Amino acid sequence: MADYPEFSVTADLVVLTVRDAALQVLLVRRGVEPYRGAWALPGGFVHADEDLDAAAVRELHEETGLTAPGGHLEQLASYGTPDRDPRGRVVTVAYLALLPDLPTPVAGSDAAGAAWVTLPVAELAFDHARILADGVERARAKLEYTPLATAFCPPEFTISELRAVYETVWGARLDPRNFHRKVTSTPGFVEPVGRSVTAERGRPAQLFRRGPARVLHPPMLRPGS
Amino acid sequence: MADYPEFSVTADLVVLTVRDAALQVLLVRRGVEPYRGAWALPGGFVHADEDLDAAAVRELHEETGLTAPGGHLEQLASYGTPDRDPRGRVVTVAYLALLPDLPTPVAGSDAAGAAWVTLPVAELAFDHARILADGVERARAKLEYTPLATAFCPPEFTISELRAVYETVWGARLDPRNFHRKVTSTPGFVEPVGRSVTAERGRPAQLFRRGPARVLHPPMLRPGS
DNA sequence: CCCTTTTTCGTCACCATGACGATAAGCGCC
DNA sequence: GGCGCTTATCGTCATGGTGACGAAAAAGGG
Repeated sequence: MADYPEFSVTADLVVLTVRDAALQVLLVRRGVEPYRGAWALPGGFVHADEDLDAAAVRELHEETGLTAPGGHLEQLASYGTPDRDPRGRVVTVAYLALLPDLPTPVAGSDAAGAAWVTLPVAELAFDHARILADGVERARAKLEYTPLATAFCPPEFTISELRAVYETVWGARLDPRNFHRKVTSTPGFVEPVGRSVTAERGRPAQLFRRGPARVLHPPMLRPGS
Repeated sequence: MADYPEFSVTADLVVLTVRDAALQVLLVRRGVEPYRGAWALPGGFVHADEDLDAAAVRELHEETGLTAPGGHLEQLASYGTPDRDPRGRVVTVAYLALLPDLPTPVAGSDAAGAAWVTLPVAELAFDHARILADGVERARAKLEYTPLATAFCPPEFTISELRAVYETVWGARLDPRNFHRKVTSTPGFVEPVGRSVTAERGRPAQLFRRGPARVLHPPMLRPGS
């Protein structure tokens, strides 16, 4: 019947963050063939005695220097078209990471030149454009029915910061008053910290931290649907 | 740095159907070690020059003898814990298939004894219990915001049959009147065929076919949430 | 013809939501 | 200090989706 071919398995990462009112993705410049010099998703081969999730966490740490405290990491999908890598048969298990806008530079990184790139991205190596598109769509969808937008925020944040995340990821404007009511009335979404901070302008805003909810009831639906 | 170990890659299937008012999964009895004689998900190794999706379609055809017309097939997740298969390093790309209750027997199948088993299932080989649980949860969630319940139905069906699918997969009773209003008022969910059929008892019911919608607006939410 | 069953249509109260007004509370400036 | 600007936060109101339930329609069986 079938032959049992040998595969290489990589764990690649779609690392998203919100910086400067823009959705950005962490990319690396490839230093070796194929696609030398092109942008690519960070990632690498899964080690011999390593779990897939562990490989993703390791790659994330190697590329960003962080263990993503407060961030989010989940499996996205797997890609294994026979000719997707000219070096041979490679199956990539893609992961989606959502991180807050960290003041930490990408320096100390393993890759030769990692950088945050604002979406949309022009061209990527391999089938990474497709993987990136799938990751972005997953993130957009998950903001609707999970509190995952808080993964883009620091441990303590204001409702306005949270709204800016939604507006950036969805590319749509949300009414500040209705958004405030919705977030504070959804059980377990956010919890008040008790303190307030004053931004550059306007009335001081109350600080919140992430709540215990894992899903939003009812969901936060995208406008125009 | 890293070594580049060799992996075997399999495509395993969580094939679900609704039969006899029960949610059932297609399982095979393993004829070889390891886990000889135990129930397992159908599946097999991905061929040398074969896409992952193509391998899933091929395995589905080999096990059920069908190309799943009107059914649904999507990638579920990948599993690659180092010790999940005692024969070596195996990564499984799991797929979820939703099929109507076909009068076709599983005969002519590749596996030694494939059968429909009513959930919940006692014990499975490898980590297939985990994969099955993930597949069932995915199916339950997708019924909420997609018209995928029609994948469990024949090409033409009544609202009651569709409701029976929801009730079986969710394990909850739904009000027939509200369900009827919801389904027929959601744009693109179902389309009237124009004919009616009379069941064993009661007033004849109108026949419907699947509509063009790919998502449900608004979603059909599970009770008790 | 009456009873049972299932389908299908209506009614009503309630809740979440979108659109928007109004107030509160900071800052900079004259 | 007073004024204007900006942002945060609270309220109001109409609308639409939903759960609970009544009621009529349309079959079959005694």
